[in-house]
Amino acid sequence: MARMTLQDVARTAGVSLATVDRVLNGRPGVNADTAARVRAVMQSLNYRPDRAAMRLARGTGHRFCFVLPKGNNAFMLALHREVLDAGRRFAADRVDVDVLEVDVFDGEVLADALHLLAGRVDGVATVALDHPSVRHAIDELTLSGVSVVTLVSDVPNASRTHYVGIDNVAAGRTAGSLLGRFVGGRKGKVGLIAGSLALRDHIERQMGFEQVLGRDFPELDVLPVREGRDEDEQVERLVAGLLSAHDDLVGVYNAGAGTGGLIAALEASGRGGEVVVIAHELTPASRRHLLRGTIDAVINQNPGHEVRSAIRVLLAAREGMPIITGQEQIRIDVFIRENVPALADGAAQGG
Amino acid sequence: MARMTLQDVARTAGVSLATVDRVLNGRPGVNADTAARVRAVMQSLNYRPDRAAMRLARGTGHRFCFVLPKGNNAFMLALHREVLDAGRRFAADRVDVDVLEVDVFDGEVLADALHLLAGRVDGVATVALDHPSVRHAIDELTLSGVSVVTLVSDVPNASRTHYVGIDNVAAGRTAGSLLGRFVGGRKGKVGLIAGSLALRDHIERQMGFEQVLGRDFPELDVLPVREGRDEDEQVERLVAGLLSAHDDLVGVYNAGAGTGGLIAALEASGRGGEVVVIAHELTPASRRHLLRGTIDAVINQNPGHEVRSAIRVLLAAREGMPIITGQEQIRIDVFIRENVPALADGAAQGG
DNA sequence: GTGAAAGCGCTAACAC
DNA sequence: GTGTTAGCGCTTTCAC
Repeated sequence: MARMTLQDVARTAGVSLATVDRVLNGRPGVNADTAARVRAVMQSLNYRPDRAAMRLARGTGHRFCFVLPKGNNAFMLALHREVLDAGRRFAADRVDVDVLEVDVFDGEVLADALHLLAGRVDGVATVALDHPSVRHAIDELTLSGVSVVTLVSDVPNASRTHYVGIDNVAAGRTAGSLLGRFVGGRKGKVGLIAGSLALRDHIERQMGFEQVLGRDFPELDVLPVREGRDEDEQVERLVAGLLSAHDDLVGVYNAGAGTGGLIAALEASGRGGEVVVIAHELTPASRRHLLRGTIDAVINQNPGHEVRSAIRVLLAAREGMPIITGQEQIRIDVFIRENVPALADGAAQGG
Repeated sequence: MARMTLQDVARTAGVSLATVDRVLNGRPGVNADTAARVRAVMQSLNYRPDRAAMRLARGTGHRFCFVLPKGNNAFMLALHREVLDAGRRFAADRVDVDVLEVDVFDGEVLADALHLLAGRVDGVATVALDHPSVRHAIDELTLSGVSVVTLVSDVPNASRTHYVGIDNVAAGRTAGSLLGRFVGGRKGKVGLIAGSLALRDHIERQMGFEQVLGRDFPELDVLPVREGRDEDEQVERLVAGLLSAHDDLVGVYNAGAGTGGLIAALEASGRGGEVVVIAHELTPASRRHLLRGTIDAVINQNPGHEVRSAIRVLLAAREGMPIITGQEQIRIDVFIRENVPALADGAAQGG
């Protein structure tokens, strides 16, 4: 049983190749009866389109652009690396991938950057601030025919095709539950650090975290959230403050970046052993401290998976193909010392 | 800057298409100097092969076969479903995927099945027993030009192209560490159930588990491993036995399937609240009990990811392409109540 | 409404 | 050693 081609369908349906193609791609200009007949033949011959032939004939490539935050946050750098890497791989499939670095914390700047992309690319993946101008820019991009996906942090009311990232409320809840259980029944205070309360992701993590601690661990007292601005120095200062103000501090959850500062403050205080630490994102630093025992658990989202997923989703949108829901669902990874993945040998890490 | 084609390379190098093709694919019959010149031109023109054109011209499809265990183990059924689903998707890329169900616990039967596949398919992915006949069958398949990957459970000394699955020792260690921490300092006995000690995966999990408990949780006593044969009834009987023999049972780790039986025994005893339960694989049943609190954590490997990874690895082997190491690394998922993924709407789940 | 025909970028015979 | 050429299965003008 060889593969059926459009030729086979055309021949058995008694029409020309062009007609079958029109039917296949839902283009107008075909008599309803003819179309029905052709469809029937496709069914009975079990015809499956050949993607390689389709791409070759269409000849059209895709230009995608990733809009990422400027700065040297380890996770964002990893995302950037993954984009470059994925770009290299997808080149063989005629997709060109670019990166644009902007200050995503400034809604107007981000919105301007997005506007500029209209007409220059076919798809955009952006780590976006949930801000009126940004929402508007996304809607306009979509209207102008560009496919848009949000990455890592969502903009729920914008007309994006898809959100590629984890459920951050659930991530916060996961952190809360692990912290509560790891504290092991002791009573005391728990510190909560976010990067910035401008991006949705950190707010959502905070919500989830407080929700679980309030519900399941009444013996723990969550201190008011502090903004660490994703910077080591700032986080270090905050944690040092918490440690000196509360000698019953039994846990700290860093919902943002800057975990290096958290560790530094803890080590300086000599109280590392008694404080349970939950952080986000597997970076060289967090990995090291996880193995060493300074960090108890890392909640992670896989940057490689996110980038490839964004590209696949954009491609599917462009080629009118369905996506594999399961494959595009980004999981909330929980890493403890025992299951940290081995360092991948190249730049790429994750699945 | 438009895409460069082989034509462009040929023209600027002053040779014919065929010569450039020979260089590109490392085929013999080209003067070393000519080859060098062609390669230089490719570089300078930044030539990137077009995969669609290549596939179309080669015209050759791929036939892959998944050899899976017979039976109604929920995880294996999920794997099976994922293979069918992936087969549907990959059809557009000219790959045909079949499933062969055999009794993998019988080395001779499995070896015979593998032998039969020689010449009939281009690639095989198998959940394999580590047994001399199986090892030999894999080696022969490889010699006959079939690409082979092991799936879920490895056969380390066979000439397989790749192992697609998790590090089971690490999975066992992860289970041990979580169980130990969740028990929260109480003293007592811990039950350990494996499915069968014939497949490597369960033995490896046992090793990892015992290693961590022995090292990090000396207050816990691991009882001798029992074989639950991956069946609910058998596991239920074993756990009921453990419960009645040890009233200081504080935890149970089921390294195999049959978790339904574990739960049943626990519920019948009325001691569910005091026993920490760690199980493997996210199934409808384990998911339900995780949410309900009967199971404390599930260690999971993503069947959808494993199947797609196996196909990608086999495809890469056939087409002489490199694989993305990070993407093909199967992670050890840790799921607690707070981060269980939402049920995917189709058959497919996982990324 | 429908069909004929010229490619898309590469591969593989076969000829020189 | 190297070049010519006829496709692979589809899309897309353009003609009828």
